[in-house]
Amino acid sequence: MRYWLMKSEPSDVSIDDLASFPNQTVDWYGVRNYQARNFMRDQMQVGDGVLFYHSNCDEPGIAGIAEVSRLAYPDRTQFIEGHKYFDPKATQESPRWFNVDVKLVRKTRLLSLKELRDTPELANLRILQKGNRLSITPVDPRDWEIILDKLK
DNA sequence: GCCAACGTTGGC
DNA sequence: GCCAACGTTGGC
Repeated sequence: MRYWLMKSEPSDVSIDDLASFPNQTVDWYGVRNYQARNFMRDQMQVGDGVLFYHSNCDEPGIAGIAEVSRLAYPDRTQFIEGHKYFDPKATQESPRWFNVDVKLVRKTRLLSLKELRDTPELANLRILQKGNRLSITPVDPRDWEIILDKLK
């Protein structure tokens, strides 16, 4: 059982979008970074905890809690010609990109990036490190507890 | 294998 | 829209 922080642009998929989807579940398509892919493909297990983070928006921050609900499988968008996430080097026999499914546990208040930065105990959180751009990062169990406590 | 050029991320 | 801090690409 691990914990993760996963960034989503709310203009693409917001926490409210997730809540409205069938089974309140989304396939985490579109990751095109190898480190982030490897986290999904090699490490994520069903039941892992996910902090659903809104990025690249007016109010960046954690918007809800979710969980991994399906092990990694090939990202469907890599095969769709003309799609934003089409990858000509990917084939059905040898897919390059993978995604898990993520299911909503509950929407929370917005725990803003500012508030995260203002919490000294969370100083090691990957997302707060300078230059961090990874869209999927592991979260230390202690940090997970601190954050969930703030979201009670 | 090096590394310059280029593209992307994402807070501000 | 800016731009720092990356990651990727491709010529050599």
